[in-house]
Amino acid sequence: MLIARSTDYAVRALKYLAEKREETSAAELTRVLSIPWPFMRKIMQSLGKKGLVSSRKGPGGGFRILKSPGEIKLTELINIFQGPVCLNECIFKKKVCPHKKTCYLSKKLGEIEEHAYLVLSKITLKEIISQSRAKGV
Amino acid sequence: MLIARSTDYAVRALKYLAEKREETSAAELTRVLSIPWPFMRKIMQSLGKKGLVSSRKGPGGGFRILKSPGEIKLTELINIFQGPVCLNECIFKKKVCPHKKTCYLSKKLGEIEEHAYLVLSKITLKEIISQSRAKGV
DNA sequence: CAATATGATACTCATAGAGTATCTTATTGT
DNA sequence: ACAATAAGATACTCTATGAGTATCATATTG
Repeated sequence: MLIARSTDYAVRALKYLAEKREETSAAELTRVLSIPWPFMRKIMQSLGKKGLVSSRKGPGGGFRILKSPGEIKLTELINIFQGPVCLNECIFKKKVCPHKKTCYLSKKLGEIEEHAYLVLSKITLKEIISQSRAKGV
Repeated sequence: MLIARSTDYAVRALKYLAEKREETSAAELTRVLSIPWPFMRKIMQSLGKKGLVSSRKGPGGGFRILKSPGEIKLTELINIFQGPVCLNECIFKKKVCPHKKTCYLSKKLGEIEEHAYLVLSKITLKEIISQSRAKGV
């Protein structure tokens, strides 16, 4: 799976934060985006740790986006929630195939992975927002 | 994961069968390729059901490849052992996202999937064999 | 100081990939 | 005929991971 649920939820949350531009609680995000509350909290905490959002405790507190949408690449979010984009290396995790370097299949999978990375890294939150506006979603 | 272990094992087994061109038992495949015996058997049975190999019971029996290596696409094997090549649709399996059709992300993931399929479907057992010969693997 | 909101952390639950076990059926050499 | 060999069929276990939950601690504010 290229995009996990957590990454997808993070995108939606950040999109909402970017459009609202006000401090927003996890509770509100949960309500608006129909994402389970404890899961949403977990995701927001991760985004906080990575410096994508600021957070403030207490009544009226919540999260605020820290980077401009154009700076937030999809691959950054994938890295946070899923680790490196990987369609290839994972197969024989610990004990990597000894022929890896010379293997034709591995080379081809590497090509696919590279292409995927290229496409994904060109996608920023900005694109996602403007495209969804254009479609009225 | 683009290529599962079972698919990978199937490739190795078919490669061996294609090069040997004689009836070969699962036991021999297991020995030569260092793949667990019951797992190898399961894989060979699947290949048999799909008509990629013939099988014969009894002493001296075993498997023989039925198609020419050039006819065996990697995507065919992926379909047998993993189902359709899919990097996109699986995310919200049952309850597919209602915006799927118009979603920008989904479109981009579709592009990546298409590219992956294109590359994988161009790879046949023939290529895998000749490339591995060239590298002396 | 009570209510609200996040921080940290540990937990459960479901699924799928990887691999195993076992019984049945067919073939063949002696 | 029959023991040995090899595949067919099928159901099972084991483990890791993604998805989601629960709970306690801590900070803020009216």
